[in-house]
Amino acid sequence: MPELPEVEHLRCTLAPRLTGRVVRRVEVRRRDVIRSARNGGASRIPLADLRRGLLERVCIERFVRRGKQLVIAAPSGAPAMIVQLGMSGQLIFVPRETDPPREDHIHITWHFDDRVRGDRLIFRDPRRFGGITLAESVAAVQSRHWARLGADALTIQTGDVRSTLKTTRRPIKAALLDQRLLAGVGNIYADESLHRSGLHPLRPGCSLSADEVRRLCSAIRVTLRKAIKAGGTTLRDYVDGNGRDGRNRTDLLVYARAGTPCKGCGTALEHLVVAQRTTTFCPACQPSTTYPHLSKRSTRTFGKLAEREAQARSRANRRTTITL
DNA sequence: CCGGACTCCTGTGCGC
DNA sequence: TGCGCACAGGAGTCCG
Repeated sequence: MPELPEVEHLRCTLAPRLTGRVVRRVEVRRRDVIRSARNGGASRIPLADLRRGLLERVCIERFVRRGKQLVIAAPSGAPAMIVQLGMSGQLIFVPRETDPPREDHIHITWHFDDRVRGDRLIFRDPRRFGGITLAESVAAVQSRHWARLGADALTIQTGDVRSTLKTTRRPIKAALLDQRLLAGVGNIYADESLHRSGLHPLRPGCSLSADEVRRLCSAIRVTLRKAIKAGGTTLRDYVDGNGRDGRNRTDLLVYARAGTPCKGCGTALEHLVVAQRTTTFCPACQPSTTYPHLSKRSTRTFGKLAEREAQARSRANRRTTITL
């Protein structure tokens, strides 16, 4: 599922191909994947505004990413569009005289030549959790749309995370998935980062020591950088701007590996359900019971943790039992 | 205010 | 072989 590394790699593969190119024509097959800041809905945007918002007759100049969101924009003052890939979204550059890898679920096509099979960019999204939001400018995106997003996870500093975690009792896994606290981490890299930092996913955010927050931040940055270097993680749908799969899947430490041995210690990986997300971790490398740094005041939190773990485990087991 | 639950959607893989 | 169902999850919304 596209998270920060996938979107960053997508940006890097699209920018050299599209920067400086003029969109000749936009073809919209499904209007409901387009959202507008002005009316929220978007199905009622006048067609002319829609085409303008999608950069028709405009030169593409900038690719800006924050968290999992990618902005494709014209020179300053002109429109900008925010692309969100959701679960299964793809942006693929299709060179002239070639066909897209698949023809189904293509919702929008940007044509860069007048000919039908010229250079083009397609937005494909079978599950339609993704979409495109129209904005007036990059400045408007940054001041309005991104105002509620947390710091970009690739460059987070310990201080950013410490201040946001300090006040929350939510499980650390749930907090990492909240884009208002930290932008860019999704289910895959949350699990990977927690394993890399040796933290149990159900630990309350406020129970982390300063040193643990430091470890977590470092783990997030390392995890994301390695994934970007590998071109992202492809589980099923993700492809980059050239239609290529990411190569990070074989490097995953825990995600989608429940029941198999931990690459660090050999213990069988376990799974829980946290914040409605399957969560895989190593019970040995990410212990839930030993918190030497905690004061007596925090022991109440421990009781809560044990209770939560029992609930999360029963939720996971229920899932398993049903499928068996 | 906070945190958890629910919702949208479709391809895949499983059991029967 | 085919039907039906559970499952995957980003992000907005709703509710206790």
